[in-house]
Amino acid sequence: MNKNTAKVKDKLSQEKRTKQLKKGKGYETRKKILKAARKIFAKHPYHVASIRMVGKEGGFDHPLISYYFPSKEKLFEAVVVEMVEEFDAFEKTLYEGLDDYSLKKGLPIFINRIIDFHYENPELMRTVMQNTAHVEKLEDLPGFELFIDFLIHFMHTMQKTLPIKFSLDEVSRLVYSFSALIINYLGASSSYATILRMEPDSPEYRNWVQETMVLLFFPRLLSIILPDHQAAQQEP
Amino acid sequence: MNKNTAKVKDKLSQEKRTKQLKKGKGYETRKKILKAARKIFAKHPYHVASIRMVGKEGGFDHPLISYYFPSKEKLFEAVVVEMVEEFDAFEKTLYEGLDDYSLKKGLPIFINRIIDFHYENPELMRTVMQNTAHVEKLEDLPGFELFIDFLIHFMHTMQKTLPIKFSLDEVSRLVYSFSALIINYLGASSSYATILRMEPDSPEYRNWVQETMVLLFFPRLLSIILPDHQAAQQEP
DNA sequence: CATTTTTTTTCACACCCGTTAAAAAACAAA
DNA sequence: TTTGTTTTTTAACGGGTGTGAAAAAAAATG
Repeated sequence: MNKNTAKVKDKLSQEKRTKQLKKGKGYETRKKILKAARKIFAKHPYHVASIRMVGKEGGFDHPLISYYFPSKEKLFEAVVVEMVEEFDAFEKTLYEGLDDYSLKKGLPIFINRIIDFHYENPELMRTVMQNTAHVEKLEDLPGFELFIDFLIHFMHTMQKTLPIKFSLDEVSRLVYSFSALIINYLGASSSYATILRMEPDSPEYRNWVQETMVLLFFPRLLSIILPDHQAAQQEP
Repeated sequence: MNKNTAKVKDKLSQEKRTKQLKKGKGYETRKKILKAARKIFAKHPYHVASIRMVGKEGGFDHPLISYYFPSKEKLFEAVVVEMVEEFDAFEKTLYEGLDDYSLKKGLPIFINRIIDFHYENPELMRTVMQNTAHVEKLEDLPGFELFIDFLIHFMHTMQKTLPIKFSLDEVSRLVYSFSALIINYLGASSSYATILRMEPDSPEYRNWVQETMVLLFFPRLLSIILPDHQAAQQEP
């Protein structure tokens, strides 16, 4: 009975620790844990990443995590939520001023903004890539719906913002493939760059990604935005 | 001394077991192990897949694996080698008769052959996708060079076979992106199909992949194969 | 300063991992 | 059938996993 009440009290205070932010020291170490966790989850698939790795990465003992997060699952979800929120903030500036440019000039700028974001916040796309290959039992990856929501939101915004005239079906295919490809090239850069014999963080590889995305998507976007056969000659 | 000789003798006979095929019963169970292992490695990243899972999948006790494969690492490599060999065999028929078609007709056929192969042998691309997100320490994934070799070989053959007139740099970017995208759509179909609200194995999704790949790569390939601005009007 | 509360560490638990050795079973040869 | 060999199972090892309880340390409150 006594123990039971204590447990309930503990759970409540942990919930407060999780949600009621900025409460002196506890808030700081919560941030510290999240910082270490996001590095680990970006480097390993969910079931490979471990609580102990996170502790080692952040320089604290691993049971400390239990004091702030009730489970590995909840920690992962908190990390993903944080990363997606950062992306959402970035997304508000992603399309700024693009209307002033032609597609030929605007598309490279658009792509470069995404690349820049990634190299400042590499963990989101890496974590997505670490966990995109699940077969059967999708539910056994804790934050999976969060990833799905992120991707759907990203693609939907892109689709909405493109100055499309018609043919909605083609647009969704393009947006979908655009998203998939750039998340691959950025989030799994170490694999893709290896094949190209480049360094994943080199300007050379960044440039390769940018030019390749433009090469691939420019003509199709053009043909969708502009009516029919004018496509080839337009947009100086 | 006695023990030592026995050990050496054992190692030798295991090597024979591994290489000298078709020796009655042993050969059959080796196949049985590989069959179970490829299912497991297609479903989980290397460090999540376990020897015990393989045993459970195949209906035998897990130490039996040690009798045929000296380590998890070697088992994985054997699985990958087997899968790549199957693909190489398929690749010999992949380009057959494509010369007779225009790009507009040939490209969909080409893509469909790859899709058909995947749904008959789903493990290769799934296993690739399970392990493409490594950050740092690429060497800690046992068969990584095998994957790289597979991809380089696949892309190189494609590039060699395309009737390209000029602009080699653009071709390599296209081939590279083509490979990356189709391996993603097929090897991680459960994730991608989920976003599209389709079933990964449905004809609907297969069709979506085929049409999307054509939509994306047809115009660019056309503009590369044919000189310049004729592209838009050509190929009836 | 003394006491209480919050935060962190130490310890322990039950479970899964890859691998090895020994026992058991299945099979082959005599 | 008895012997010898190959194949499979059982048992055990050292180590890693997430999580919970208890002990210790640090901070806050009186």
